[in-house]
Amino acid sequence: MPTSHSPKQNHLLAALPVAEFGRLSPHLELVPMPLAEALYESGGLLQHVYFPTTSIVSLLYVMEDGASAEIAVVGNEGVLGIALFMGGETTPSRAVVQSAGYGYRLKASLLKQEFNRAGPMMRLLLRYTQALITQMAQTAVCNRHHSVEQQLCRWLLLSLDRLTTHELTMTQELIANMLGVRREGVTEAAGNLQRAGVISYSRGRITVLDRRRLEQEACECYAVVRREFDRLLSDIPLGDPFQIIGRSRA
Amino acid sequence: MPTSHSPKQNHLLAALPVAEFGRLSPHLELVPMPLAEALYESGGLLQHVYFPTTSIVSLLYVMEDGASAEIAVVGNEGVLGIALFMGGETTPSRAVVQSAGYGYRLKASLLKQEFNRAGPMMRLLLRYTQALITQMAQTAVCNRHHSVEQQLCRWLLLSLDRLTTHELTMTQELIANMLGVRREGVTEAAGNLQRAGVISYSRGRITVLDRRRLEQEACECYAVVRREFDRLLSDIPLGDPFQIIGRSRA
DNA sequence: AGTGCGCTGTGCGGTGGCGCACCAAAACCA
DNA sequence: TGGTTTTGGTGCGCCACCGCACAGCGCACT
Repeated sequence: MPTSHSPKQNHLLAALPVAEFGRLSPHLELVPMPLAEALYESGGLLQHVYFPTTSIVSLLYVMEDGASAEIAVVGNEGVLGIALFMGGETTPSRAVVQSAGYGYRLKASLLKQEFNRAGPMMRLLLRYTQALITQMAQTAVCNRHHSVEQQLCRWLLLSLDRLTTHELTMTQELIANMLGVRREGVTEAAGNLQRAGVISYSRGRITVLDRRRLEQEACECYAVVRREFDRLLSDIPLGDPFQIIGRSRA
Repeated sequence: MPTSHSPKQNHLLAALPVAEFGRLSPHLELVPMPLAEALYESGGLLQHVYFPTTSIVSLLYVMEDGASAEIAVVGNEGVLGIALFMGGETTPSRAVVQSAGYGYRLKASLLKQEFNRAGPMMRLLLRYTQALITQMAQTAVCNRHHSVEQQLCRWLLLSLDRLTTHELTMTQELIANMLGVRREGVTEAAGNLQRAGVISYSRGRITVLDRRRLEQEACECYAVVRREFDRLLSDIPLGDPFQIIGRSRA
């Protein structure tokens, strides 16, 4: 159990105005999210939404033949269960914990209730959803055009952004499953990065030594996603609906 | 100019209750959508939303080196410009007319106004957005795992679903750009399908002869997307917010 | 009728990633 | 301490797709 834990460690919850946060916080339940736990199954009904704090969760689609591919990744910047407020109740993808940690969960009915007030919470969730859409779109592009090594860099960076350390606990086998490539492909790519002094790893423990270089090695996809998350989710104007055109940007 | 034209040819507009449709219809402007026109540029501000009736539009991302990849396709089942109501105002992707036709457009401010009533229009748009998300996710999966021929089948089916004919006007070069593959790859895949009697084509004119077979040749991705669109957008309950759990499904 | 251009067919070498098989070493455990 | 499991490293043949080059062929236009 971590020494201190607060819902505010999740950026979405932290961005809520006091009124909204006050309404929700009594119902936020801290839950451990162990490695490989499936929060949602493909097509399953969503009972809760999850706001990760120290964990990272992958959305992935598993094909009929068992092969899989990651659609997007969600950490303390976001929330799992967007299908609830989008109105679909369920999605064809699974949600699997990729990096163990904690998160807060909220009953589906309470989230929908808050969403239906059509206030700051709704606007916040929709903005996050748009950022997630960008991530998915860029995943599609990256899958089409970029090498395993570039994709590995992108993936490491996305994970890194959602952690406080420069170290991630993650076997190459698992990474391969996420990227939807062979384990050997990851071994080779990771080997290159290690020889270049960008990362170092051993038995499921990867340390990023040179983030700068990692960003250089990655394809443009990471930057696009990162920029879009920053644009949409930093300095969020949650006041009057849609009074956001022409706001200054840092 | 087509003989008769009605906003109801767009499924979203057709699904609106009378009150909402009445409010919007005076402001719907019929516009031609010629081949290769860009409705939105990457990062550009969105002035209108577009409800295609007889046209098909591709969302695609163009990379720094000029290579491109289709993210999703939008026709008479949907709408272009979701970033407007999601709160982002813009997206990193372009929107390019892939099949010439018509559509209705609506000023951005009016759409946002209607969306902010948090009524049926909002719920409808959000459900559509979820369906679109599924399409993007499945595009990512398909790009990762499936052959050019399978992807071509998926792509033809998605286009076919958005047209009234069994014929599409589309060069192999253009298809290649959408799929993000070589033109020669499309030539070969299309040649196979033609020899098998599934399609026939000549100089930018493709006729689907055997839709059944086309579906068999396609990967599961098409079915997943199709099922999700049907589930989310047919028999849409637009009454009380979120009273949709447990509704009967055909 | 002729000509030019846009669309399609084809061949060829190169290569990145796949599937498989196997090994080495670290970690775990009794 | 010795055996088992987990993780990572490597080699090899294969194949889909790539990039390039060039050749037919039909359509439109003058």
